[in-house]
Amino acid sequence: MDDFLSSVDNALADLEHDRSRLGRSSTAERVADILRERIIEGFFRPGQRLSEEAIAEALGVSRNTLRESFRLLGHERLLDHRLNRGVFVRVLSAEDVADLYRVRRVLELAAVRGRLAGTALAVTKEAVADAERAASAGDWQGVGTANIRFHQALVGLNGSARLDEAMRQLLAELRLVFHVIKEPRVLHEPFVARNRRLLELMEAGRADEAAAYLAAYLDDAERLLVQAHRAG
Amino acid sequence: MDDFLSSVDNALADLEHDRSRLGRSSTAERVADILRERIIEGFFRPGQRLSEEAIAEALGVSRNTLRESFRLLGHERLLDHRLNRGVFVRVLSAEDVADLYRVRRVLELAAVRGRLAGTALAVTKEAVADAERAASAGDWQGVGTANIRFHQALVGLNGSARLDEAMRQLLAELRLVFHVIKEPRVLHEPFVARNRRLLELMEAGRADEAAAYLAAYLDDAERLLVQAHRAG
DNA sequence: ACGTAAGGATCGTTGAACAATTCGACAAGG
DNA sequence: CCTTGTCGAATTGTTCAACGATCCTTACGT
Repeated sequence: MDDFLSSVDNALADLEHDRSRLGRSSTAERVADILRERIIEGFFRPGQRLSEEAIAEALGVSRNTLRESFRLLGHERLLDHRLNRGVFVRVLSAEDVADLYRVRRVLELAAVRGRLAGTALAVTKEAVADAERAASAGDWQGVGTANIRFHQALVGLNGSARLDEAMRQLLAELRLVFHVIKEPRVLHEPFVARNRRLLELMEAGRADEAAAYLAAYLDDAERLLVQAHRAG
Repeated sequence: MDDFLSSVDNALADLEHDRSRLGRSSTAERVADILRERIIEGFFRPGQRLSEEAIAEALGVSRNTLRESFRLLGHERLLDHRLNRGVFVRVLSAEDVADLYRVRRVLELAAVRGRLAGTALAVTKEAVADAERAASAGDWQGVGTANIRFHQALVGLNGSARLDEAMRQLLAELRLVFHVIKEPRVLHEPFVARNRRLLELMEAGRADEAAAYLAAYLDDAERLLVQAHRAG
């Protein structure tokens, strides 16, 4: 009897994981999802103004609903809301890039330094493999995506939902800069091998070396990005 | 002539600093400010439902504008927006508290470990002094506020605007838990002396010791908070 | 105890309207 | 030619009223 009850309890506990999916989304949220995707895929260019009237009509929603979506994306720093002037796709300054990398250093180094459970690295490992696969196929867009997944997984090692969310937003912001740049290859290729090396250090439990390696990694990435940012 | 022109240029350059102040806030943002204040001061209790109609009328704004404000606060995790049910003041679970402390460990330890410029600790120092003053006056509410300022200043050492903002939000969330608790004294008093000690270690440049000390500090704080959270 | 039906309350979304603000154009003046 | 004042079109900010959709409660019947 107790066995039966506790197995029911376990099943119920499992169900709670799906609870997040249960809360369907409102129209405003769905619109925000669409716009977010368009922005990070580069369809809307940084600096571009998004007309309330035009987009509301194009998506078939009212201006009020669209404005709610704008607020959401504004809070994610993907849109810049200027009073009485409208919303613009965010344009990142060099200072923004520097700040984003300051955050990355804090979040990613903390993850690498933390105690690493054996299986926790699985997602990380997979992302590295994906990047290598895409690189040998010459799919630099795919390499970029895999690299992003790698760093997202890295932060995931901290085990914090809030840090995961913060990293997600941060990477979305960074893509804003990626799209300003012409050559995707120079931006992503050099880091495939370094991701692999970093992973190896972590798997070997050499946390301090991994941290130092990642720090240098991030310094280089920032430098490269700022440089390309100036040029673009 | 050149002198004159360049002095004009300098004056114009100075003006740009004030540009941030120029962007006044919209009604929705001002409403969000009011509600945020009410929430973190405990006027609205965790779990309480905020009626659109009632609040819109009370503040003299339309439901649409109020909804924009709700979206803002929802994104800050102060409000819980449930579809078709309305918005509720966020209720933090034990898991939420644990997650918040995971984030604190990452943000604050990174700050303590970082290279510390001499004058950077000024704000931190002041917050500790304020806490001590409030403590000897028996103003436990004031002690709590000063402690919060201390940790905000700590994260500020990272030099990142985004981390500052994240910490601001995090502390606002934490206040949600504080208000559930009856005894403010037991929550804040034990940490006044520890703040002082931590500050001394940092001033002495003993970064590693400071980090270890802060780690233990945060462990204790989390334990205390979770414990009080269960009781309350 | 359980499923269901009805009703009221509240939210979600729309469409229209008007005020407030911005921006570009263009004329007047030094 | 450059600066300044003014006007008007275009867009945003905000309100309002309305209606359908959804949830919660209550009551009812099996």
